[in-house]
Amino acid sequence: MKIATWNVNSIRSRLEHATNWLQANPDVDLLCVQETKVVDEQFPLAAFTDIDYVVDFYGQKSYNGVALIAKAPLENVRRGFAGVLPAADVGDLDAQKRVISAEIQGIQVVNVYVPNGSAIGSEKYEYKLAWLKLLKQYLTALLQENPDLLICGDFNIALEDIDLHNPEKRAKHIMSSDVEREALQDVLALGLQDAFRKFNQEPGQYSWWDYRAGSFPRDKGWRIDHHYLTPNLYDRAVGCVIDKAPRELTKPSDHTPVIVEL
Amino acid sequence: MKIATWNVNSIRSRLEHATNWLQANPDVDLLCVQETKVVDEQFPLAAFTDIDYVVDFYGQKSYNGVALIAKAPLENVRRGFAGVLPAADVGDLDAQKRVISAEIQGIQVVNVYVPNGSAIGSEKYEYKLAWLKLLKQYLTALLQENPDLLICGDFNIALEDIDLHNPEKRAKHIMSSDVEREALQDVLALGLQDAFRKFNQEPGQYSWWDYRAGSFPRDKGWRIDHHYLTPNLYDRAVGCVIDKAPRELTKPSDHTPVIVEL
DNA sequence: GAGTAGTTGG
DNA sequence: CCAACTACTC
Repeated sequence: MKIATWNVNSIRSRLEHATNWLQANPDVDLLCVQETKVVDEQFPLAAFTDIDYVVDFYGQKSYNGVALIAKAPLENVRRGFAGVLPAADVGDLDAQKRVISAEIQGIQVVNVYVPNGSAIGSEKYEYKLAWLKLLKQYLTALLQENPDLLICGDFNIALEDIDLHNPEKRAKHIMSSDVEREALQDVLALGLQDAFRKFNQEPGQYSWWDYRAGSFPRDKGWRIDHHYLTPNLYDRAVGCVIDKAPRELTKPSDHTPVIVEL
Repeated sequence: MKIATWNVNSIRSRLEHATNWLQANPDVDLLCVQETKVVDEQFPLAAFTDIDYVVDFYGQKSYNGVALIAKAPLENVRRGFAGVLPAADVGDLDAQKRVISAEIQGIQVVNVYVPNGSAIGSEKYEYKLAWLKLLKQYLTALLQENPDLLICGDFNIALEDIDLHNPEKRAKHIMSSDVEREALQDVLALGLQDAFRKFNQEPGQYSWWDYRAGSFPRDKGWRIDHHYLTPNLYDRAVGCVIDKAPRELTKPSDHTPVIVEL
């Protein structure tokens, strides 16, 4: 089974790219997308049902938004933290639509769009840290139901220095500060391992390149889109690759897909 | 010699359409464009020089803007009314960039983007009428230098009932009210005749279709883009046609080119 | 640099 | 409907 993650930076702007990619990759069973930037009523559903995919979405106007695009119906689809966690714990952290989960072939899949955090120490940075804390609580609850869990998405965090092109500046940069890394490590301490690094220990492996300053042609990227797996699944994993091709197209997303095979 | 007029509704948005059209119509010596919507420093000049055209432009940010795109350098290029008319007469009517003129093969060519006028009786409607009054003064001055004059462009006026699809509503509609028609007739009284009607007396000949309400597929158009000629040139004219093809393209201008042959 | 939204203008 | 602008976010 193949599961992919792709921050599309607007599902409407990237509709052709997304459907073309699915058709070029017919062995992908589930594509988890982030930053759909559209309310559910306006999600471009027909483009996917026309090519025989089913879609579950959880979106909002302009910002954020996640969706699951699959070859067959998914089970137990849950939108946001509510429904899994008590409302008192969730607070207003569901106001931004950043998490959707479902089960596929007995595996619990969680698709996340972790907050960017803007700048270290900012109000958005604190939001990012609070969101990750709640994510850990959410995963803890799901793991009690199903020990085989895969969480993928845009984490907006490069965990290791080999995951970014300019590690010398990493301590003061959003997405690579110690506090963010520790917050993510705290989530992963539930027993989650990075699928990509099971197969590839090389630096220079990126999933996101800023639109600005010719980052892509200069390959000044970051690996911030991940698949993390519980032990059983990590053992089962047979491959994990970054597909740079969609980032080469005209009017691309700034992210490119990452695909894990189980 | 062939001279064309085309309101491109943003030269930057229509750059491909414009260069493709020039290459598909290599016998057009001069293309007069309107609504370039760009300041001169940002005019996409290279796209035209690369295919061996010379360009003179007179533009502003967001609105209006006119340009002359020619196979060979033009003579005596004049931007705006100033330089031809006394500043006291021009007032602030050059603040909007709507007129550029030049000489080609001994012919005085004037390229205009007449104000739309918004709604009958509005402030913009009064501006349109004042602008047309000044245009007459401008043409009077140019005619003293050269009796062979061609004025073309987007006039935002349909002079006769056969020039619009819904003449029954024409009296209360901007672009076809009596006052506007009289204002334009007063300009034409200098001795200018409509090149298109020398060759074609049929109704249903349009150069503009509103983007809204499916006007183009329903052919609910207006003929508001014209070539007016002084007597010598009118006698010399051998044809005048509307080329609907560019309006069929994806992301078209709402106007399509009109070409006169002399 | 590239999305979305809202506004103005046609 | 389409294009420009401003303001916002990433």
